[in-house]
Amino acid sequence: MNFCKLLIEWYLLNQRELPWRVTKNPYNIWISEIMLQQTRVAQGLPYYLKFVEAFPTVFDLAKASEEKVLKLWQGLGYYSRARNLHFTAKHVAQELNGEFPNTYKELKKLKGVGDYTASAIASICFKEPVAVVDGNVYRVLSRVFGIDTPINSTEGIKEFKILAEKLLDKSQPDLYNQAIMEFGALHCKPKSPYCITCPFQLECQAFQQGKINELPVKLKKTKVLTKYFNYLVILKEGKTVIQQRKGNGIWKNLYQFPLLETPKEVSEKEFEELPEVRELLGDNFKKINLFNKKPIKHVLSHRKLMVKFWVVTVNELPQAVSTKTFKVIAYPDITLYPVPVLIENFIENFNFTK
DNA sequence: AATTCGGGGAT
DNA sequence: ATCCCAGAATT
Repeated sequence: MNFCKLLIEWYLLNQRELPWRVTKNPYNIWISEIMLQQTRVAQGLPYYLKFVEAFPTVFDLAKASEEKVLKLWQGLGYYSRARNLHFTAKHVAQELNGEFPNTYKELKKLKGVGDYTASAIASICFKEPVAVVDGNVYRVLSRVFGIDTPINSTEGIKEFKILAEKLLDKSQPDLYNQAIMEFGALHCKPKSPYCITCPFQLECQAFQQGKINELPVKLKKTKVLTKYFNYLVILKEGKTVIQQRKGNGIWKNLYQFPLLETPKEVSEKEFEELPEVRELLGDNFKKINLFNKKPIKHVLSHRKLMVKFWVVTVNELPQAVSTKTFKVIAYPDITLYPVPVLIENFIENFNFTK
């Protein structure tokens, strides 16, 4: 069968109209590819539009502050993508005279650009015959060719890459790569794929063997760890304190209220007695008000956070404790800082007055 | 080779 | 609840 001919035929009839499909500018393609890593088109689309409006060229992105970049990225998740995006923009602007590399090999050297993204940019922008292998490609190929090698195993990654390279239409890799991904996203979906109208129905191994729901095979992921977060919302005359998350871990370089992590959930009585709370507030307050009686459950891919917000009015705002330093800000100015969705949700629910 | 990075939509 | 999304970097 002529796999890529059918695929491209399908694509030309069924593709979505998307803003990054009307350009071959590597800057735009790069932005879109980074944003769409592990992210649905519907979720990434508004961010792409905001970004290219705020930063029309790589030079605009390069001269922005990381805080502004993270603020525009807020809510999209996997924030290392935004930090790497900013780093690479500065590199391209300053070291490469604003011009993106035009080969897979050189593109892959850019921070945040891996095998998939380098292949996508090289093929779409420069028609280099390199095959993309994303979640869609794994699904389509595993089903059509009946491959049950786990897609996240070392052998699977190698096997699917080789097959993808073999199938690639080397005269129009840009069309082919986008076609197979779009086909996976719209037609050969994870659940309830449209096998009835599928152009590959006759030769699809999964369909012929009734294994549509068994493919692709993926090794089990690690279980989620539960953590208990206590945020102190410290107020004085319309001001509060926030801190920037440092080191490696979730939400690096984003802002939050002073955080106390505890081994388990703490009650209102226990909280005031915690040494860390005493260190932070001293005898500087009358009463700590628990904002949410039930902990807010905030679920990440590999972590479950049980979160309580504690609101307290003080006589003096703490500037620092031991290793942590705080930033004193007017409370309404908190909207200027990049924060995790968890904090953003609190800000929207917390009716700040006086 | 396994783990760590977010958030949301579909089922 | 569970799975997965135009994956990459780190351990």
